[in-house]
Amino acid sequence: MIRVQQASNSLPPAALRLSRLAPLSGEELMAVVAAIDRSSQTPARRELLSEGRKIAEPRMIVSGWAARVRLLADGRRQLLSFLLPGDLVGMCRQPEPLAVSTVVAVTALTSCAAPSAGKFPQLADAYAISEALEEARLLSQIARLGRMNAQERIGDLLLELHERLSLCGLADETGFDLPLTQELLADALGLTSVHVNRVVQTMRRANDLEWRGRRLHLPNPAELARKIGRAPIRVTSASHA
Amino acid sequence: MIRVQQASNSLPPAALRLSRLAPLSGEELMAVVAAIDRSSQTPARRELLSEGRKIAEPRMIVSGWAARVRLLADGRRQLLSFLLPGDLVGMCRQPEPLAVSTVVAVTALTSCAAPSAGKFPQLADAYAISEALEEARLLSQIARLGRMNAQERIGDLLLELHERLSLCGLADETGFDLPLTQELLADALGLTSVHVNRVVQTMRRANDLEWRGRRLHLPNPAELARKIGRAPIRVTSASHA
DNA sequence: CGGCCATTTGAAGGAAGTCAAGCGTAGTGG
DNA sequence: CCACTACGCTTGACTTCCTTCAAATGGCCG
Repeated sequence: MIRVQQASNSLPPAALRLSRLAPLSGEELMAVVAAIDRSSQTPARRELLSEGRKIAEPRMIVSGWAARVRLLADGRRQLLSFLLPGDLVGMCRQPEPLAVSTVVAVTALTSCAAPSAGKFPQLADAYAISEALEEARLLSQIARLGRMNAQERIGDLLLELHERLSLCGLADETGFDLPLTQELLADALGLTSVHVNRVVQTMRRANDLEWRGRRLHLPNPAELARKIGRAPIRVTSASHA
Repeated sequence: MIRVQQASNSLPPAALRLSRLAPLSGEELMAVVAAIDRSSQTPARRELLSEGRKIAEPRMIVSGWAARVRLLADGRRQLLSFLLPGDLVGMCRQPEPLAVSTVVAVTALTSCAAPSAGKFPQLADAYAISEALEEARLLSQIARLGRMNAQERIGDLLLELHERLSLCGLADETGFDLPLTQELLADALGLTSVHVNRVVQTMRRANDLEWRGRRLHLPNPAELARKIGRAPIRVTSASHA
């Protein structure tokens, strides 16, 4: 047991996340780690996928943040979701798939070809669970934008990011590295950066969060979750997920 | 050619839609029609799926409208998407799947077990394309709620519904049967029914739409789409979709 | 030091929400 | 057949949340 945890802790975040979604065999884990070893780099702001264009190959985020984006005709921008280490980009089952959204690197990014799950049943499960989680997050995003006020939106999204980063070992109990500007956060939450700024300051004064530079500190995530009425996401009844 | 169209026109809407997503073989079409023949009824307002509970079996809407719903802790309600004839409910690939959202019947509903695509490659394609379209619509819904004003939201959603119903033969060039109250529309659009009412009236005065009882009439869908900057959704480069 | 970018602050305006009442219509039951 | 009810639509007055525009501040890096 102890040895397993030590092994887990030495895994790259993306592999750690997959193995937590579905327990991977040694062989599968090796395939994942091998894929990660053949990663490539993408500078910040570069597009990984372009809406309406063909998808070349499914990839996995290894490190850094990306975001799915929609642009309206007049330039308004909406971030649809954030993609974190272990998340998949461009996974589709239909023939000749077109990207349904642009994907851009938010930070400098490392990504790799998503290892094929053809011969790996547990990995296929992990992919399926990962996709179900992504869908659940899109639904949460809809409820967030449709029915929450600015303070709830900000708290809810930060808690979601905290949960997700915890799953790949990139967050501690009370905080994580948040490489976003207030403007990007506003574009994700359907707000203006000016209003995000004001509300964040209110939340700072209420001691709901500290956020200086790239470090976000949540003094009491459970209390914040209670305050804004957030429930975590589940997509399987299996205990490990 | 004429005979094919006649055959298409005699198909039930749900089967027509699937066959338009991917051209089904005669055998596949028969399996779909057979499944539709074993439909069951659900009264309006009844839940088909309950968030967080196990999914029994993937089903397909045969007739009537359903909606995916999220409820916030304090009773606020957000409709996530509408499910129309030919749409799938509870399609998942992971083991022990839990519903990520409640699904309720908006109208009295007919649904059937989704025919297994195991031996039917074209049907599997149709399912894959259907899921990709559903994801694309969720993304559109996010952009709608995040970055559009009330008038754009209403117009955009009505145009989406028009396109979708056209695909299963349930709309004509300039309108369709809209079995929603202004309150339901408001819950889908992140607005209040009072505000939906006011905006619908200004749109009526601008001759953007007529809506009396259950009949929605769009005098000029293309012009409305241009006015609000809407582009239709595509997920394959194949010409038939 | 200077330039750039993100954050912060202020003042004013507008889009949408809230509360409450009135209206129309379809269905129901005496 | 007509009151009675229920539900959805409509309207008005007022409030709130968020945006807009503009300018100032602060940190970081060349």
